[in-house]
Amino acid sequence: MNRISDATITRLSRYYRSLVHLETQGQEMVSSKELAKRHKVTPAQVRKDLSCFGQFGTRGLGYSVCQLKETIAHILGLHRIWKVALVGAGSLGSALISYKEFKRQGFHIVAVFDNDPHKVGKKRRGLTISDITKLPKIVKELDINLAVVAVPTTAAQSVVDILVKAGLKMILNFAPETLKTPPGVTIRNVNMAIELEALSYRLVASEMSRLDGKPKLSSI
Amino acid sequence: MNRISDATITRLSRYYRSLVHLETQGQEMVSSKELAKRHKVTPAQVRKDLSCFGQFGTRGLGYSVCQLKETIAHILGLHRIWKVALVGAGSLGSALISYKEFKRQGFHIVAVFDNDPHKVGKKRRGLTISDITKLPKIVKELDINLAVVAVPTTAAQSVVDILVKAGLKMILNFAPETLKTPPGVTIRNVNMAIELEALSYRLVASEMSRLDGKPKLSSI
DNA sequence: GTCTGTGAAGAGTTTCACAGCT
DNA sequence: AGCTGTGAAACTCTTCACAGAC
Repeated sequence: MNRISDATITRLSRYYRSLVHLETQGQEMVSSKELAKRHKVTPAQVRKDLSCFGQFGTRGLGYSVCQLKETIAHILGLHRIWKVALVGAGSLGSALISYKEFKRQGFHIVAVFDNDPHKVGKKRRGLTISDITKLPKIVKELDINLAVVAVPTTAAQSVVDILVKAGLKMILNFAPETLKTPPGVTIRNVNMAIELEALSYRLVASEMSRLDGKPKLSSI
Repeated sequence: MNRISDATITRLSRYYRSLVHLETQGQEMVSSKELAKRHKVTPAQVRKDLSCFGQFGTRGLGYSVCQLKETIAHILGLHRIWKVALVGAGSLGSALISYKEFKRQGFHIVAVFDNDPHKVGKKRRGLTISDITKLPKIVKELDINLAVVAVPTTAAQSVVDILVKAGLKMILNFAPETLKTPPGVTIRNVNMAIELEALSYRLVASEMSRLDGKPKLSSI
């Protein structure tokens, strides 16, 4: 088995959402063509993605919506409950606690940390905010699997160091910074500012090409 | 000029942050090697990324921190003020309003929309929430450049349709769904649930390989 | 010696195209 | 006929390696 690419995993997550939707619509079979259309990819891409994990379809008919949904859920570990530690109880952190999609997919925030003495001890949606120094102990006690970092950029690296020391291997980072992690620790970044900057670049590029046929290098 | 890849643009955003940091540290020159190390890429990658836009370095010396920072800001359109419409005044939307990184990079949220009559008319950080039906008018009046969609999945497609009709060409979507847009409209997705699912997959995979040397296909 | 800029090679990902099953 | 599964081809992105500048 080759290593599966991140792109494939991301697409599986997306297919999964379509399958859930199709199942509620009562549709029993779905073709790679139909799934592809919903996700702006080619039918061959859908089939390749799935073929990384086995053969789930029936030639001439397509895939069983229900079976494929369950299979993907299994692959992605969505049947399991993952315990999540949230670090940072600011406005973003608080929003994440209320984000229902997390719980729906089996990601349960079971502990919240901050280093602000004004916040420690307060509650957010039934969870008491703990001091960040208590993190290693609580991670062990509650058997936490992954961490979400929602702190200001300046604090992000030191938080990640604490998480790594506490033995966590999977981190979702919301700070717009590339963070250092030792091998064996996987970090994924959600980066709102960087996404906006990509849009900004396209806006500038589209304005330039509107102004004068060819984009001008010299004008940069 | 070839089309620049999204990956390159994303890395430029990251380099930019490092350059800002280095400038505050008083560092005058930086090599591709040093930038690369900070971002877990190869020095060749850094040089290739920059060479898409011109020649900014000095052989033997590296790049001027200040100049390169300004150049990237220019490429990404960060010198400009972009006017942003936010749709969805729930907990995520409210968090985005307070997210300082946006404003720092020149993305100013100038209007907030929702369809909930309980929210319309209320204020969030000095901005009055408008009814979504007023969006086309306000987008014209304020000359808004891009939109951020922070509404529940079920509402996302209809919101995007409204935005497209109002003439917006650039959309940042937080709903975990692939949305349909006509050609000429660029949509980027920030997808927290999907990122967590990628981590979940790696967790499952790492557990499996720990249990029994080779990953077993049949166990899926 | 140090470091950039870049063509060429290499690696990885996507698409094509068709055999094979229903 | 319709659709999957997959090797091969095409394409894209990354790394190598070295000429050329300081």
